[in-house]
Amino acid sequence: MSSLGNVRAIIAVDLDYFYAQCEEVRDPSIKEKPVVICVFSGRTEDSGAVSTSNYLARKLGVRSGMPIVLAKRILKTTPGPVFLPMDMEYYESVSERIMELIRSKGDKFEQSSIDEAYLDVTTKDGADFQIAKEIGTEIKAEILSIEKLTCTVGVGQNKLMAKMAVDSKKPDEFTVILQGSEKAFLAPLPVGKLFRIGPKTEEKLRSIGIVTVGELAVADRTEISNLFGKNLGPDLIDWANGIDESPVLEKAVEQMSRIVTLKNDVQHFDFREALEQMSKSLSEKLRSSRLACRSIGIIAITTDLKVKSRSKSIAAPTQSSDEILQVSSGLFTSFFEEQHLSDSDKSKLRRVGIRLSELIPYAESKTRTLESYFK
DNA sequence: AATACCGGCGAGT
DNA sequence: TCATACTCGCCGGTATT
Repeated sequence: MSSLGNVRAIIAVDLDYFYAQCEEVRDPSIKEKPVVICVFSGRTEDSGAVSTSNYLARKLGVRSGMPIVLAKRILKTTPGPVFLPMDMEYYESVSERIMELIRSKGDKFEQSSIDEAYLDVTTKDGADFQIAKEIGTEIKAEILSIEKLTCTVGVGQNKLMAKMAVDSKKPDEFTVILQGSEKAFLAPLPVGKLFRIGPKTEEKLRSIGIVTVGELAVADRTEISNLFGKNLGPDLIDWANGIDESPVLEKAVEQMSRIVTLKNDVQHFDFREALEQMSKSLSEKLRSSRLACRSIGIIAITTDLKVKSRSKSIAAPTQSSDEILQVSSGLFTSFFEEQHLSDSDKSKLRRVGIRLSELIPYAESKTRTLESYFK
């Protein structure tokens, strides 16, 4: 064991504008045009949101989460914009192959999203960033030659720094943050650029006079803890100092959910068909992942886009679509009763969904009946 | 007093 | 006006033991 046994070399890989780039690979003729990947909600012709877009579209002002209608308005004057519906099955199949490729380059691997992964390439001799660079270069080259996709790679001494390296320069880039240069790299950044600090946290920090990561790094621990809690507070300060001990580790799936936008906002439970669909889909996903759930919940998004949820634990773990449907229907029924009781809460529901949690490995019985097979 | 459960919130892709 | 579909993680309140 090296005396620097706690020093690591971590690689982060981020596939560039992933869904849109997948579409460019499928149809290279769209490469020179703005490409916008859309989630059409089905309410009206173009209702829905932009999932992602290629860099040409971004340069013209298209952003993730933007209403499709707005993206169309922005691109109205530019020639040949391409609006495509999201095709998750296709992106997932591409992602699976690439993740296998990355996984094969090291023994500690963690996929953090459909298009991002970490690799711990620390050896018994310690954290050699030269080796990390070589492995990163190989990964970039192989993804390009095999899948025709570019990616951005970052190297750092922990996951946070590798991720910050990736985020510092995209697309098709390779950034290394050397050991010892973490604080200098982070300090001048606005706090909002630090991974896991979003608009709300940024605003809270600004309210106590903290604007840069460097200021957060030396902030008063007690004051930060009082504001963000005794766990999150210290974490924030650690992150601002480039400290992140979290291991590169494949995590078990903890939850799965389905959600849909309703054709019209509703005040009553009249979307049983949608629930049936989602129950079936979730049941299938449970079975294919050899999991069962011990908690079933509902998600309700109101007209004013507030998220509400209800959930309940069930006696025995289940994979049954019928049981998921029964429980979620029950939760929605009581949810509407609550809403109608609570005097003038006239809020309607815009989107509804089901969430399964407390997932546990579940070996499906081989002696199951023919009937249960189809549930 | 510790742990479990629940609902809200925040962040990210 | 125009606001997707997911996943993960933390927080505080309350119930349970």
